[in-house]
Amino acid sequence: MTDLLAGLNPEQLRAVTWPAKSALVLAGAGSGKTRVLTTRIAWLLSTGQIGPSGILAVTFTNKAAREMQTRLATMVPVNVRTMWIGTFHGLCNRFLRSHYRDAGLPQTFQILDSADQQAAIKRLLKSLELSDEKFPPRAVQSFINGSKEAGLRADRLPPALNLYEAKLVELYAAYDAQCRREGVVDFAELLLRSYELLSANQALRQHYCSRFSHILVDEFQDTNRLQYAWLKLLAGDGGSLFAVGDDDQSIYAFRGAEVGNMRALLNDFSVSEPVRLEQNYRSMGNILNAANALIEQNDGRLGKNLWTDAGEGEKIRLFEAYSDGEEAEFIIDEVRSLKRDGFNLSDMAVLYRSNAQSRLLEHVLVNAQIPYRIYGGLRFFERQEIKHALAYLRLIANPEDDNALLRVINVPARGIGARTVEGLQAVSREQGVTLWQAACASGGGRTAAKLGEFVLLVERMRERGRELPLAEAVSLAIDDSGLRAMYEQDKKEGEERLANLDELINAATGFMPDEPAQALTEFLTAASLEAGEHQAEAGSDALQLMTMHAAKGLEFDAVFVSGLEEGLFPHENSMNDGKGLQEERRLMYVAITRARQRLYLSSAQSRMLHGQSRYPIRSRFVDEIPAELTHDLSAKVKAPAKTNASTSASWRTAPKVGRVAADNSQGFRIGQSVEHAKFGSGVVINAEGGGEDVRLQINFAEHGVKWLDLRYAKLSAG
DNA sequence: TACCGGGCAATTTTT
DNA sequence: TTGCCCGGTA
Repeated sequence: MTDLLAGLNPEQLRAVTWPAKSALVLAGAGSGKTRVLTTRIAWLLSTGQIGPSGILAVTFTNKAAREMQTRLATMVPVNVRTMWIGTFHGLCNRFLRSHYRDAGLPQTFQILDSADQQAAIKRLLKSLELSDEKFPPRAVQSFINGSKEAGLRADRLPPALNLYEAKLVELYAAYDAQCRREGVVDFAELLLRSYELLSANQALRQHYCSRFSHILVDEFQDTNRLQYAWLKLLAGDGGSLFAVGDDDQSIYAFRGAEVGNMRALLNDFSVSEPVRLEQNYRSMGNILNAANALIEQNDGRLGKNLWTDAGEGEKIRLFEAYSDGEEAEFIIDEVRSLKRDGFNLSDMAVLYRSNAQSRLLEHVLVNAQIPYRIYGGLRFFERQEIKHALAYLRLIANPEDDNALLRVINVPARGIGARTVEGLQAVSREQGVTLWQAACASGGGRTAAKLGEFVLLVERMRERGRELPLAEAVSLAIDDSGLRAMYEQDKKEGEERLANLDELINAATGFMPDEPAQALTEFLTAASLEAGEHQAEAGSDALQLMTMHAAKGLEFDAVFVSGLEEGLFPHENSMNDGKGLQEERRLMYVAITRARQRLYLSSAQSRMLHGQSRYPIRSRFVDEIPAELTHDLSAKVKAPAKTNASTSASWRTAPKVGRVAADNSQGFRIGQSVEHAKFGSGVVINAEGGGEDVRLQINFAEHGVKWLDLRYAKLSAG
């Protein structure tokens, strides 16, 4: 017990040993948040205040849940698998599986991931003969999810303001009906259904409320309305909620996160003051001071100041490049030099605001032969071949799953074309039956014969699959469906896809179901709820590339925050209202606080975006960092005063006036107006080279953007 | 059924 | 510039 609490700082200790009432722990970046959370659970258990079944611990990601479980297992001798530690969705799934009848769900209900949900919506639109021009599936999806996250069913929504909205509400109702028919639930539904069941069923609610006397929540600033309502319901009247979060790291408002839940908690659970964890164990002082100064610009904060006893450390390195290309080169040069100094590539990260920015970096990294790893992109269970195989498995579990049926009814091609499928859908619509039932009932004729073969195939797979161990059932689905044969034919990508399918069989082999009788359902659930790694192959030492969002929760010795330009970061879509801008600033705060020792902030004066050159000005976020904390590496040429043209627009058609283009640019400067004999008048927007060999990029009014070599071009000042 | 080309949009994302 | 989606054609 004393061991457990040893080494905690006073605030951590205060949080860990907080009495059995609600608390809000304001946990700064790198302040030992996970440690506090796990140690509190261990402390509650080992002091006998509560048994393992009395604790509910919620996270947002599977990774965080696993980490909590692993660390807890090293602290106290409990079976963490039996404890209710998991993601919101994982725990709601568990709850709904135990009470599927009360929840009005089939025992083997399947979970739709985002892509599945969108497919279901497209199908619905088609069946209602609504064009997806007028009702973009994405928009319908976000309307449905938004409503669910507000806790509202279609019949409870406020009256529609116009016909369009009324139609959306109708679609929402129809979508829910379709899901019910097919025995599937989407992500938001997991939460809403759990919430509704708990509020409607008093006995159940009382049971869980008295059982979970300690509810702990991680990343509380990311909770949405429904999640908060669910927590409140579970905590009950006298219940306690131990919430850990950081309002300054709230960067997910765009997907429904409500920072306001933090203040709401203080009020709703009568917490007088948050516990602040402000001592940082990650970064050097200059980095923290930069972060503190930056975030100070936001208002409405709960307030917190990070500090360290590790010392000031190095200054923050600024670099303003001529172009995005030069910025990339700079980063790569610095990476090389850090590597020479003994840093691992995997301890360095390049962060950017949007994924598109990785392309140029990749290009330059490939040329420089520096190994790198990008976070993002397709995850294992989202791959086409895996989704196909899973669709067959879903049909084994439940042939009424129209989504699954549609996905593979003609994969591999077996002569069931679009026309046949439309016929099936018409029958299904008219008679109110699922596609599977329609297929089973199809009469004579050639198409019916093909359908009959498919029905037979699925039935055979179901029969055999039922008796087999999971891994063999998976293998059977891949072989009997013809998927394996199909990919064996595929010269281009077949090999990799086959390897992935084998990996799926491996995953099934290693899968440990809680209830062996439900192995298949559990496996499919896990596949939906944990889409797998973000293709981050471990192993070799590689530079880490990722968006700033993806970097949350991670840390590196050296961090490059790139593309610090108005319009890009803060992003032009977010910089027009105060709320958006403040969230961007929090994102900058997150990015800065990823660095342990060294932090680079880089920007470019020209950048290729959407196939067009832009000439942005440096991000305001750079200027919000006190100059005494920084060291400008780009100050080779003294920057002139800014023109007043830069005050309104975030980017202009011409860069800052006056910067000397190159050493011997014959007096031409970026921003200067020039005349060309053939192209007419233009503005110098970029320069390259030096000495004799100088090239200028010029934006001509009549002839567009051109590179000109000063040795040949006849250019004069305009 | 499969491929080509035009049109068009283009943050951030876990479950 | 890239990548996706749709419609037209072989």
